Amino acid sequence: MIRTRFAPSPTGFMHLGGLRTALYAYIFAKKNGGRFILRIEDTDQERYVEGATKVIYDTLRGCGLDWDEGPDIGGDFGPYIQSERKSLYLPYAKQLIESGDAYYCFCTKDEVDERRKAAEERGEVFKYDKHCLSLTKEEIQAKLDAGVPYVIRHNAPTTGETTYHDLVYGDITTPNDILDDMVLIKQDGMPTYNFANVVDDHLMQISHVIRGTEYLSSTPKYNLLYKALGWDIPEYIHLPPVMRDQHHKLSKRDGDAYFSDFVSRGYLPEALINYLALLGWNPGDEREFFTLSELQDAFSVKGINNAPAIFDIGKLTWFNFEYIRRLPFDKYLEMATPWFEKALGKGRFDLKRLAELMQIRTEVFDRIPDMVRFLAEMPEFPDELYVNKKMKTNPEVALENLQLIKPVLEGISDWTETTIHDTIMPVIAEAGKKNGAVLWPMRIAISGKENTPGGAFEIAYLIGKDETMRRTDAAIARLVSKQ
RNA sequence: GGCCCCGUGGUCAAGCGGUUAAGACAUCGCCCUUUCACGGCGGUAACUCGGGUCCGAAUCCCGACGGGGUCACCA
Repeated sequence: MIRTRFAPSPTGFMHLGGLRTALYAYIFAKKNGGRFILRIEDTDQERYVEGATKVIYDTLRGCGLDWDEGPDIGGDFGPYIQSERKSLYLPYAKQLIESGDAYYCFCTKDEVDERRKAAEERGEVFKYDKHCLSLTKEEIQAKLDAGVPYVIRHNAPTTGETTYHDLVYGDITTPNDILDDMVLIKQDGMPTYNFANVVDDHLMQISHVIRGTEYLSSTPKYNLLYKALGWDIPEYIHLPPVMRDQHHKLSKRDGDAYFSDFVSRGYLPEALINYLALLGWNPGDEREFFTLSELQDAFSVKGINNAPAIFDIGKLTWFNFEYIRRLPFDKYLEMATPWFEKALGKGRFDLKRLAELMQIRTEVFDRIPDMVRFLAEMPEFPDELYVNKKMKTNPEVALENLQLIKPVLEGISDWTETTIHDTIMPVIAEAGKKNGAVLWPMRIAISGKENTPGGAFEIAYLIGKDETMRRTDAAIARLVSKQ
Protein backbone atom coordinates (compact mmCIF):
# COMPACT_ATOMS: atom_id res chain seq x y z
CA MET A 1 0.00 0.00 0.00
CA ILE A 2 1.41 3.34 -1.05
CA ARG A 3 1.01 5.95 1.66
CA THR A 4 2.32 9.48 1.37
CA ARG A 5 1.95 12.41 3.67
CA PHE A 6 2.12 16.14 3.64
CA ALA A 7 3.44 17.35 6.97
CA PRO A 8 3.44 21.13 7.24
CA SER A 9 4.05 23.04 10.41
CA PRO A 10 1.39 25.60 11.29
CA THR A 11 3.76 28.50 11.60
CA GLY A 12 2.65 30.73 8.80
CA PHE A 13 0.85 30.53 5.52
CA MET A 14 0.93 28.06 2.71
CA HIS A 15 3.41 29.08 0.12
CA LEU A 16 3.64 27.79 -3.39
CA GLY A 17 6.67 25.57 -2.84
CA GLY A 18 4.86 23.76 -0.06
CA LEU A 19 1.74 23.46 -2.15
CA ARG A 20 3.71 21.82 -4.91
CA THR A 21 5.13 19.31 -2.46
CA ALA A 22 1.61 18.53 -1.26
CA LEU A 23 0.44 18.21 -4.85
CA TYR A 24 3.13 15.70 -5.78
CA ALA A 25 2.53 13.69 -2.61
CA TYR A 26 -1.18 13.65 -3.39
CA ILE A 27 -0.99 12.66 -7.05
CA PHE A 28 1.71 10.10 -6.40
CA ALA A 29 -0.46 8.37 -3.81
CA LYS A 30 -3.59 8.57 -5.95
CA LYS A 31 -1.83 7.42 -9.07
CA ASN A 32 -0.84 4.28 -7.22
CA GLY A 33 -4.13 3.65 -5.51
CA GLY A 34 -2.64 4.72 -2.22
CA ARG A 35 -3.60 7.09 0.54
CA PHE A 36 -2.64 10.68 1.18
CA ILE A 37 -2.21 11.68 4.81
CA LEU A 38 -2.15 15.12 6.36
CA ARG A 39 -0.12 15.53 9.52
CA ILE A 40 0.44 18.76 11.39
CA GLU A 41 3.93 19.16 12.79
CA ASP A 42 3.65 21.52 15.68
CA THR A 43 6.37 20.33 18.00
CA ASP A 44 7.75 23.83 18.23
CA GLN A 45 5.36 25.36 20.71
CA GLU A 46 6.93 28.78 20.43
CA ARG A 47 6.22 29.13 16.76
CA TYR A 48 2.60 28.15 16.87
CA VAL A 49 0.44 30.55 14.90
CA GLU A 50 -3.25 30.76 15.57
CA GLY A 51 -5.34 29.95 12.55
CA ALA A 52 -2.48 28.57 10.51
CA THR A 53 -3.97 25.10 10.52
CA LYS A 54 -7.16 26.39 8.96
CA VAL A 55 -5.14 28.02 6.19
CA ILE A 56 -3.58 24.66 5.45
CA TYR A 57 -6.98 22.98 5.32
CA ASP A 58 -8.49 25.67 3.13
CA THR A 59 -5.63 25.73 0.71
CA LEU A 60 -5.48 21.99 0.25
CA ARG A 61 -9.25 21.65 -0.11
CA GLY A 62 -9.39 24.67 -2.39
CA CYS A 63 -7.05 22.84 -4.71
CA GLY A 64 -8.86 19.54 -4.51
CA LEU A 65 -6.09 17.85 -2.56
CA ASP A 66 -8.35 15.96 -0.18
CA TRP A 67 -6.58 13.85 2.41
CA ASP A 68 -7.66 10.37 3.40
CA GLU A 69 -6.48 10.70 6.97
CA GLY A 70 -5.86 13.82 8.95
CA PRO A 71 -6.50 15.80 12.12
CA ASP A 72 -10.06 16.77 11.26
CA ILE A 73 -11.21 13.50 9.72
CA GLY A 74 -9.24 11.00 11.73
CA GLY A 75 -7.89 7.69 10.52
CA ASP A 76 -6.38 4.51 11.88
CA PHE A 77 -3.05 6.04 12.78
CA GLY A 78 -4.03 9.12 14.73
CA PRO A 79 -3.74 11.49 16.29
CA TYR A 80 -2.48 13.46 13.31
CA ILE A 81 -1.21 16.44 15.21
CA GLN A 82 2.23 15.91 16.64
CA SER A 83 1.71 17.79 19.86
CA GLU A 84 -1.10 15.36 20.66
CA ARG A 85 1.28 12.47 20.12
CA LYS A 86 3.77 13.72 22.67
CA SER A 87 3.67 10.64 24.89
CA LEU A 88 4.37 8.31 21.99
CA TYR A 89 7.92 9.37 21.40
CA LEU A 90 9.66 8.97 24.71
CA PRO A 91 9.42 5.15 24.82
CA TYR A 92 11.21 4.92 21.50
CA ALA A 93 13.89 7.30 22.71
CA LYS A 94 14.34 5.09 25.76
CA GLN A 95 14.57 2.05 23.57
CA LEU A 96 17.43 3.76 21.76
CA ILE A 97 19.11 4.51 25.05
CA GLU A 98 18.85 0.83 25.98
CA SER A 99 20.49 -0.22 22.75
CA GLY A 100 23.19 2.38 23.09
CA ASP A 101 22.02 4.40 20.11
CA ALA A 102 21.02 7.36 22.22
CA TYR A 103 21.94 8.86 25.58
CA TYR A 104 20.86 11.38 28.16
CA CYS A 105 22.60 14.71 27.88
CA PHE A 106 22.58 17.17 30.74
CA CYS A 107 24.54 19.91 29.04
CA THR A 108 22.48 23.07 28.97
CA LYS A 109 21.60 24.75 25.74
CA ASP A 110 23.65 27.78 26.73
CA GLU A 111 26.75 25.68 27.32
CA VAL A 112 26.45 23.95 24.01
CA ASP A 113 25.68 27.17 22.20
CA GLU A 114 28.73 28.74 23.71
CA ARG A 115 30.95 25.91 22.57
CA ARG A 116 29.37 26.03 19.16
CA LYS A 117 30.06 29.71 18.90
CA ALA A 118 33.66 29.24 19.96
CA ALA A 119 34.14 26.50 17.41
CA GLU A 120 32.69 28.66 14.69
CA GLU A 121 35.00 31.47 15.59
CA ARG A 122 37.89 29.11 15.14
CA GLY A 123 36.47 28.31 11.74
CA GLU A 124 35.60 24.80 12.75
CA VAL A 125 32.44 22.81 12.25
CA PHE A 126 30.88 22.22 15.62
CA LYS A 127 29.87 18.79 16.70
CA TYR A 128 28.63 17.88 20.11
CA ASP A 129 31.54 16.07 21.74
CA LYS A 130 29.50 13.23 23.27
CA HIS A 131 30.49 14.55 26.67
CA CYS A 132 27.48 13.06 28.45
CA LEU A 133 27.92 9.72 26.74
CA SER A 134 30.68 8.94 29.21
CA LEU A 135 28.50 9.43 32.26
CA THR A 136 28.08 6.31 34.35
CA LYS A 137 24.72 4.78 35.01
CA GLU A 138 24.89 5.98 38.59
CA GLU A 139 25.76 9.53 37.63
CA ILE A 140 22.86 9.61 35.20
CA GLN A 141 20.42 8.21 37.72
CA ALA A 142 21.57 10.70 40.31
CA LYS A 143 20.97 13.64 37.97
CA LEU A 144 17.64 12.24 36.91
CA ASP A 145 16.61 11.80 40.54
CA ALA A 146 17.75 15.32 41.31
CA GLY A 147 15.55 16.56 38.52
CA VAL A 148 18.34 17.98 36.42
CA PRO A 149 16.88 18.97 33.05
CA TYR A 150 18.04 16.83 30.18
CA VAL A 151 17.65 16.11 26.50
CA ILE A 152 18.11 12.80 24.75
CA ARG A 153 20.67 12.71 22.00
CA HIS A 154 21.27 10.35 19.16
CA ASN A 155 24.56 8.50 19.39
CA ALA A 156 25.73 8.83 15.80
CA PRO A 157 28.62 6.80 14.44
CA THR A 158 31.80 8.72 13.75
CA THR A 159 33.41 6.51 11.16
CA GLY A 160 32.42 4.99 7.88
CA GLU A 161 29.82 6.35 5.51
CA THR A 162 26.11 6.04 4.90
CA THR A 163 24.45 5.61 1.53
CA TYR A 164 20.78 5.77 0.75
CA HIS A 165 18.74 5.84 -2.39
CA ASP A 166 16.53 8.67 -3.46
CA LEU A 167 14.06 8.12 -6.27
CA VAL A 168 14.93 11.38 -7.98
CA TYR A 169 18.51 11.99 -6.92
CA GLY A 170 19.85 8.46 -6.96
CA ASP A 171 22.37 7.24 -4.43
CA ILE A 172 23.47 9.77 -1.86
CA THR A 173 26.57 8.95 0.15
CA THR A 174 27.62 10.89 3.21
CA PRO A 175 30.64 10.39 5.46
CA ASN A 176 29.51 9.60 9.01
CA ASP A 177 32.07 11.78 10.73
CA ILE A 178 30.11 14.91 9.89
CA LEU A 179 27.02 13.61 11.63
CA ASP A 180 26.22 15.50 14.81
CA ASP A 181 24.51 13.89 17.76
CA MET A 182 21.16 15.48 17.20
CA VAL A 183 18.68 16.04 19.96
CA LEU A 184 15.80 13.58 19.85
CA ILE A 185 13.80 14.70 22.86
CA LYS A 186 13.93 18.33 23.86
CA GLN A 187 14.12 19.61 27.38
CA ASP A 188 10.39 20.33 27.34
CA GLY A 189 9.75 16.68 26.64
CA MET A 190 8.71 17.30 23.06
CA PRO A 191 10.45 15.38 20.34
CA THR A 192 12.40 17.38 17.81
CA TYR A 193 11.16 17.40 14.26
CA ASN A 194 13.97 15.03 13.38
CA PHE A 195 12.79 12.37 15.75
CA ALA A 196 9.05 12.88 15.55
CA ASN A 197 9.26 12.64 11.81
CA VAL A 198 10.93 9.28 11.84
CA VAL A 199 8.63 7.85 14.49
CA ASP A 200 5.48 9.20 12.89
CA ASP A 201 6.37 8.18 9.38
CA HIS A 202 6.97 4.68 10.62
CA LEU A 203 3.91 4.48 12.84
CA MET A 204 1.73 5.91 10.10
CA GLN A 205 3.21 3.42 7.67
CA ILE A 206 4.33 6.05 5.23
CA SER A 207 5.82 4.23 2.27
CA HIS A 208 7.14 7.21 0.36
CA VAL A 209 8.52 10.31 1.99
CA ILE A 210 8.08 13.24 -0.37
CA ARG A 211 9.63 16.52 0.73
CA GLY A 212 12.02 19.27 -0.29
CA THR A 213 15.75 18.90 -0.84
CA GLU A 214 16.49 20.76 2.36
CA TYR A 215 16.20 17.31 3.95
CA LEU A 216 18.53 15.60 1.53
CA SER A 217 21.54 15.96 3.78
CA SER A 218 19.83 15.12 7.06
CA THR A 219 18.23 11.97 5.72
CA PRO A 220 21.28 9.79 6.56
CA LYS A 221 20.71 10.67 10.22
CA TYR A 222 17.08 9.63 9.99
CA ASN A 223 18.06 6.38 8.32
CA LEU A 224 20.38 5.60 11.19
CA LEU A 225 17.43 6.01 13.53
CA TYR A 226 15.25 3.71 11.45
CA LYS A 227 17.95 1.08 11.55
CA ALA A 228 18.57 1.43 15.28
CA LEU A 229 14.87 1.03 15.91
CA GLY A 230 14.76 -1.98 13.62
CA TRP A 231 12.39 -0.33 11.16
CA ASP A 232 12.26 -0.37 7.39
CA ILE A 233 13.51 2.77 5.71
CA PRO A 234 10.87 4.37 3.49
CA GLU A 235 11.38 5.31 -0.14
CA TYR A 236 12.51 8.89 -0.58
CA ILE A 237 11.45 11.41 -3.17
CA HIS A 238 13.19 14.71 -2.60
CA LEU A 239 11.98 17.67 -4.59
CA PRO A 240 14.18 20.51 -5.83
CA PRO A 241 13.27 23.95 -4.53
CA VAL A 242 11.01 26.43 -6.27
CA MET A 243 13.06 29.56 -6.71
CA ARG A 244 12.10 33.20 -6.95
CA ASP A 245 15.20 33.83 -9.02
CA GLN A 246 18.64 32.36 -9.53
CA HIS A 247 19.65 33.06 -5.96
CA HIS A 248 16.57 33.00 -3.79
CA LYS A 249 14.08 30.38 -2.90
CA LEU A 250 10.48 31.37 -3.21
CA SER A 251 9.81 32.03 0.43
CA LYS A 252 7.25 33.24 2.85
CA ARG A 253 9.23 36.40 3.12
CA ASP A 254 8.46 37.38 -0.43
CA GLY A 255 4.86 37.92 0.49
CA ASP A 256 3.70 37.14 -2.99
CA ALA A 257 4.47 33.49 -2.52
CA TYR A 258 1.29 32.72 -0.64
CA PHE A 259 -1.38 30.71 -2.29
CA SER A 260 -4.06 32.95 -0.80
CA ASP A 261 -2.47 36.06 -2.30
CA PHE A 262 -2.64 34.61 -5.76
CA VAL A 263 -6.23 33.59 -5.31
CA SER A 264 -7.28 36.99 -4.05
CA ARG A 265 -5.61 38.62 -7.02
CA GLY A 266 -7.68 36.53 -9.34
CA TYR A 267 -5.66 33.45 -10.13
CA LEU A 268 -7.68 30.25 -10.35
CA PRO A 269 -6.58 27.33 -8.14
CA GLU A 270 -6.81 25.03 -11.17
CA ALA A 271 -4.35 27.21 -13.07
CA LEU A 272 -2.03 27.39 -10.10
CA ILE A 273 -2.08 23.62 -9.70
CA ASN A 274 -1.52 23.05 -13.39
CA TYR A 275 1.40 25.44 -13.46
CA LEU A 276 2.93 24.10 -10.26
CA ALA A 277 2.67 20.53 -11.51
CA LEU A 278 4.77 21.42 -14.52
CA LEU A 279 7.32 23.32 -12.48
CA GLY A 280 9.84 20.59 -11.89
CA TRP A 281 8.02 17.77 -13.57
CA ASN A 282 7.10 16.93 -17.14
CA PRO A 283 4.75 14.29 -18.48
CA GLY A 284 7.12 13.06 -21.16
CA ASP A 285 4.94 14.35 -23.95
CA GLU A 286 3.77 17.71 -25.24
CA ARG A 287 0.70 18.10 -23.11
CA GLU A 288 0.40 21.21 -21.00
CA PHE A 289 -3.13 21.23 -19.68
CA PHE A 290 -4.00 18.89 -16.88
CA THR A 291 -6.85 18.55 -14.49
CA LEU A 292 -6.01 17.02 -11.13
CA SER A 293 -7.20 13.60 -12.24
CA GLU A 294 -5.30 13.81 -15.51
CA LEU A 295 -2.26 14.66 -13.46
CA GLN A 296 -2.81 11.49 -11.47
CA ASP A 297 -2.80 9.39 -14.60
CA ALA A 298 0.20 11.07 -16.15
CA PHE A 299 2.39 11.42 -13.10
CA SER A 300 5.63 9.54 -12.85
CA VAL A 301 8.59 10.01 -10.56
CA LYS A 302 10.83 9.65 -13.61
CA GLY A 303 9.52 12.95 -14.91
CA ILE A 304 10.64 14.86 -11.83
CA ASN A 305 13.52 17.16 -12.53
CA ASN A 306 16.30 17.46 -10.00
CA ALA A 307 17.44 20.99 -10.69
CA PRO A 308 15.91 24.01 -8.96
CA ALA A 309 13.14 25.68 -10.96
CA ILE A 310 12.54 29.40 -11.10
CA PHE A 311 8.94 30.41 -10.59
CA ASP A 312 7.76 32.29 -13.68
CA ILE A 313 4.68 34.35 -13.02
CA GLY A 314 4.39 35.11 -16.72
CA LYS A 315 3.74 31.51 -17.54
CA LEU A 316 1.40 31.13 -14.58
CA THR A 317 -0.52 34.13 -15.91
CA TRP A 318 -0.77 32.51 -19.31
CA PHE A 319 -2.19 29.37 -17.74
CA ASN A 320 -4.63 31.48 -15.78
CA PHE A 321 -5.66 33.29 -18.95
CA GLU A 322 -6.30 29.97 -20.67
CA TYR A 323 -8.30 28.66 -17.73
CA ILE A 324 -10.40 31.81 -17.56
CA ARG A 325 -11.23 31.48 -21.25
CA ARG A 326 -12.44 27.95 -20.64
CA LEU A 327 -14.70 28.96 -17.76
CA PRO A 328 -18.43 28.52 -18.43
CA PHE A 329 -19.74 31.98 -19.24
CA ASP A 330 -22.01 32.18 -16.22
CA LYS A 331 -19.14 31.33 -13.95
CA TYR A 332 -16.98 33.99 -15.53
CA LEU A 333 -19.75 36.56 -15.17
CA GLU A 334 -20.16 35.68 -11.53
CA MET A 335 -16.48 35.90 -10.80
CA ALA A 336 -15.84 39.02 -12.84
CA THR A 337 -18.79 41.04 -11.59
CA PRO A 338 -17.18 42.22 -8.33
CA TRP A 339 -14.18 43.39 -10.32
CA PHE A 340 -16.40 45.20 -12.82
CA GLU A 341 -18.27 46.88 -10.01
CA LYS A 342 -15.07 47.97 -8.42
CA ALA A 343 -14.44 50.28 -11.35
CA LEU A 344 -17.94 50.89 -12.61
CA GLY A 345 -20.22 50.88 -9.61
CA LYS A 346 -23.45 48.96 -9.71
CA GLY A 347 -26.20 48.87 -12.26
CA ARG A 348 -24.87 51.34 -14.78
CA PHE A 349 -23.73 48.98 -17.48
CA ASP A 350 -24.73 45.84 -19.30
CA LEU A 351 -22.36 43.60 -17.41
CA LYS A 352 -23.39 40.54 -19.33
CA ARG A 353 -22.32 42.05 -22.63
CA LEU A 354 -19.20 43.45 -21.03
CA ALA A 355 -18.35 40.02 -19.70
CA GLU A 356 -18.72 38.49 -23.14
CA LEU A 357 -16.18 40.94 -24.44
CA MET A 358 -13.89 40.60 -21.46
CA GLN A 359 -13.70 36.88 -20.93
CA ILE A 360 -11.18 36.18 -23.67
CA ARG A 361 -9.13 39.18 -22.58
CA THR A 362 -8.86 38.51 -18.87
CA GLU A 363 -5.46 37.27 -17.79
CA VAL A 364 -5.98 37.83 -14.09
CA PHE A 365 -9.15 39.15 -12.51
CA ASP A 366 -7.46 42.00 -10.71
CA ARG A 367 -6.57 43.55 -14.05
CA ILE A 368 -10.22 44.05 -14.93
CA PRO A 369 -10.84 47.41 -13.21
CA ASP A 370 -8.12 49.20 -15.15
CA MET A 371 -9.39 47.73 -18.37
CA VAL A 372 -12.98 48.86 -17.99
CA ARG A 373 -12.78 52.04 -15.96
CA PHE A 374 -12.96 54.19 -19.10
CA LEU A 375 -16.58 53.17 -19.52
CA ALA A 376 -17.56 55.06 -16.39
CA GLU A 377 -15.10 57.83 -16.69
CA MET A 378 -13.69 59.30 -19.88
CA PRO A 379 -9.93 59.40 -19.48
CA GLU A 380 -7.66 62.17 -20.65
CA PHE A 381 -5.84 61.17 -23.79
CA PRO A 382 -3.32 62.66 -26.20
CA ASP A 383 -4.19 63.44 -29.82
CA GLU A 384 -1.47 61.01 -30.87
CA LEU A 385 -3.93 58.23 -30.21
CA TYR A 386 -5.75 59.30 -33.37
CA VAL A 387 -2.66 58.43 -35.34
CA ASN A 388 -2.74 54.93 -36.74
CA LYS A 389 -0.65 54.24 -39.78
CA LYS A 390 -2.50 51.22 -40.96
CA MET A 391 -5.88 52.88 -40.59
CA LYS A 392 -4.40 55.95 -42.18
CA THR A 393 -5.71 58.23 -39.53
CA ASN A 394 -4.45 61.32 -37.73
CA PRO A 395 -6.18 64.16 -35.89
CA GLU A 396 -7.27 65.85 -39.13
CA VAL A 397 -8.78 62.70 -40.59
CA ALA A 398 -10.32 61.99 -37.23
CA LEU A 399 -12.07 65.34 -37.10
CA GLU A 400 -13.41 64.97 -40.62
CA ASN A 401 -14.75 61.48 -40.01
CA LEU A 402 -16.11 62.22 -36.59
CA GLN A 403 -18.07 65.07 -38.10
CA LEU A 404 -19.29 62.68 -40.77
CA ILE A 405 -20.77 60.18 -38.34
CA LYS A 406 -21.91 62.47 -35.57
CA PRO A 407 -25.27 63.32 -37.14
CA VAL A 408 -25.74 59.72 -38.15
CA LEU A 409 -25.20 58.59 -34.59
CA GLU A 410 -27.58 61.23 -33.40
CA GLY A 411 -30.28 59.86 -35.64
CA ILE A 412 -30.15 56.34 -34.26
CA SER A 413 -33.02 55.69 -31.92
CA ASP A 414 -32.69 51.96 -31.41
CA TRP A 415 -29.30 51.92 -29.63
CA THR A 416 -28.08 48.39 -30.13
CA GLU A 417 -24.81 47.15 -31.51
CA THR A 418 -26.52 45.76 -34.57
CA THR A 419 -28.36 48.95 -35.37
CA ILE A 420 -25.35 51.12 -34.78
CA HIS A 421 -23.31 48.86 -37.00
CA ASP A 422 -25.90 48.65 -39.75
CA THR A 423 -26.42 52.37 -39.75
CA ILE A 424 -22.80 53.48 -39.72
CA MET A 425 -21.27 51.01 -42.16
CA PRO A 426 -23.25 52.15 -45.22
CA VAL A 427 -22.39 55.76 -44.46
CA ILE A 428 -18.70 54.90 -44.49
CA ALA A 429 -19.07 53.04 -47.74
CA GLU A 430 -21.03 55.85 -49.40
CA ALA A 431 -18.41 58.36 -48.38
CA GLY A 432 -15.84 56.13 -50.03
CA LYS A 433 -13.79 55.77 -46.85
CA LYS A 434 -11.99 52.86 -45.31
CA ASN A 435 -13.73 51.30 -42.32
CA GLY A 436 -10.72 51.76 -40.11
CA ALA A 437 -10.33 55.41 -41.02
CA VAL A 438 -13.68 56.12 -39.44
CA LEU A 439 -13.98 53.49 -36.78
CA TRP A 440 -10.54 53.96 -35.28
CA PRO A 441 -11.13 57.65 -34.50
CA MET A 442 -14.61 56.89 -33.27
CA ARG A 443 -13.32 54.31 -30.83
CA ILE A 444 -10.60 56.62 -29.62
CA ALA A 445 -13.00 59.51 -29.25
CA ILE A 446 -15.40 57.59 -27.06
CA SER A 447 -12.89 55.53 -25.09
CA GLY A 448 -9.74 57.57 -24.89
CA LYS A 449 -7.76 54.37 -24.86
CA GLU A 450 -5.52 52.65 -27.33
CA ASN A 451 -6.73 49.24 -26.28
CA THR A 452 -10.28 48.49 -25.34
CA PRO A 453 -12.32 45.33 -24.81
CA GLY A 454 -14.18 45.61 -28.06
CA GLY A 455 -14.51 47.95 -31.02
CA ALA A 456 -16.29 51.26 -31.54
CA PHE A 457 -19.77 49.75 -31.80
CA GLU A 458 -19.48 47.64 -28.69
CA ILE A 459 -18.23 50.55 -26.68
CA ALA A 460 -20.84 52.92 -28.02
CA TYR A 461 -23.49 50.43 -27.05
CA LEU A 462 -22.05 49.91 -23.58
CA ILE A 463 -21.78 53.56 -22.62
CA GLY A 464 -25.15 54.41 -24.18
CA LYS A 465 -26.25 56.97 -26.68
CA ASP A 466 -26.11 60.04 -24.47
CA GLU A 467 -22.59 59.38 -23.33
CA THR A 468 -21.51 58.48 -26.85
CA MET A 469 -22.78 61.81 -28.15
CA ARG A 470 -21.25 63.71 -25.27
CA ARG A 471 -17.87 62.16 -25.86
CA THR A 472 -18.07 62.59 -29.61
CA ASP A 473 -18.99 66.25 -29.25
CA ALA A 474 -16.16 66.82 -26.81
CA ALA A 475 -13.69 65.14 -29.14
CA ILE A 476 -14.82 67.21 -32.11
CA ALA A 477 -14.70 70.40 -30.11
CA ARG A 478 -11.20 69.71 -29.01
CA LEU A 479 -9.97 68.85 -32.47
CA VAL A 480 -11.59 71.99 -33.89
CA SER A 481 -9.96 74.17 -31.30
CA LYS A 482 -6.57 72.89 -32.27
CA GLN A 483 -6.86 73.51 -35.97
C1' G B 1 34.51 26.66 5.50
C1' G B 2 33.16 20.91 5.70
C1' C B 3 29.61 17.77 3.47
C1' C B 4 25.62 16.93 -0.18
C1' C B 5 23.05 18.24 -4.65
C1' C B 6 22.56 20.81 -9.34
C1' G B 7 24.36 23.22 -14.29
C1' U B 8 20.49 22.92 -22.27
C1' G B 9 17.72 29.85 -24.93
C1' G B 10 15.26 35.27 -20.39
C1' U B 11 11.89 31.13 -17.90
C1' C B 12 9.91 25.93 -17.83
C1' A B 13 11.78 21.91 -20.46
C1' A B 14 12.74 17.38 -24.30
C1' G B 15 17.19 14.89 -25.05
C1' C B 16 20.00 8.91 -22.19
C1' G B 17 26.74 8.18 -27.65
C1' G B 18 25.44 9.89 -34.22
C1' U B 19 19.14 15.09 -34.00
C1' U B 20 18.99 20.74 -38.90
C1' A B 21 19.48 20.46 -30.24
C1' A B 22 12.10 19.47 -29.71
C1' G B 23 7.99 22.06 -27.53
C1' A B 24 5.68 25.87 -24.24
C1' C B 25 5.82 30.96 -21.93
C1' A B 26 8.02 35.59 -22.92
C1' U B 27 9.92 38.59 -26.96
C1' C B 28 10.10 40.40 -32.23
C1' G B 29 7.95 40.55 -37.28
C1' C B 30 4.03 39.46 -40.83
C1' C B 31 -1.17 38.07 -42.06
C1' C B 32 -6.31 38.43 -40.52
C1' U B 33 -9.19 42.31 -38.18
C1' U B 34 -13.21 48.60 -36.72
C1' U B 35 -8.56 48.45 -31.63
C1' C B 36 -6.70 44.94 -28.39
C1' A B 37 -7.26 39.98 -27.99
C1' C B 38 -8.10 35.30 -30.38
C1' G B 39 -6.30 32.66 -34.65
C1' G B 40 -2.51 31.68 -38.56
C1' C B 41 2.63 32.06 -40.32
C1' G B 42 7.64 33.17 -39.35
C1' G B 43 12.12 35.13 -36.62
C1' U B 44 15.80 36.08 -32.51
C1' A B 45 17.67 33.04 -28.66
C1' A B 46 20.81 27.53 -25.33
C1' C B 47 24.23 22.68 -24.33
C1' U B 48 29.17 27.10 -18.14
C1' C B 49 34.44 26.21 -19.17
C1' G B 50 38.77 22.94 -19.65
C1' G B 51 40.69 18.23 -20.11
C1' G B 52 39.93 13.22 -21.27
C1' U B 53 37.26 8.30 -23.30
C1' C B 54 35.37 7.31 -28.22
C1' C B 55 35.40 6.98 -35.30
C1' G B 56 31.82 10.27 -32.98
C1' A B 57 29.89 13.70 -26.70
C1' A B 58 24.72 18.21 -24.64
C1' U B 59 24.74 12.95 -23.47
C1' C B 60 30.20 8.92 -20.22
C1' C B 61 34.71 10.22 -16.76
C1' C B 62 37.83 13.95 -14.21
C1' G B 63 38.72 18.94 -12.86
C1' A B 64 37.56 24.04 -12.59
C1' C B 65 33.85 27.65 -12.27
C1' G B 66 28.97 28.99 -11.07
C1' G B 67 24.46 28.17 -8.26
C1' G B 68 21.57 25.90 -4.37
C1' G B 69 21.02 23.14 0.18
C1' U B 70 22.78 21.74 4.97
C1' C B 71 25.71 21.95 9.31
C1' A B 72 19.72 24.20 15.98
C1' C B 73 16.64 21.78 22.21
C1' C B 74 13.22 25.29 13.79
C1' A B 75 10.56 22.39 10.95
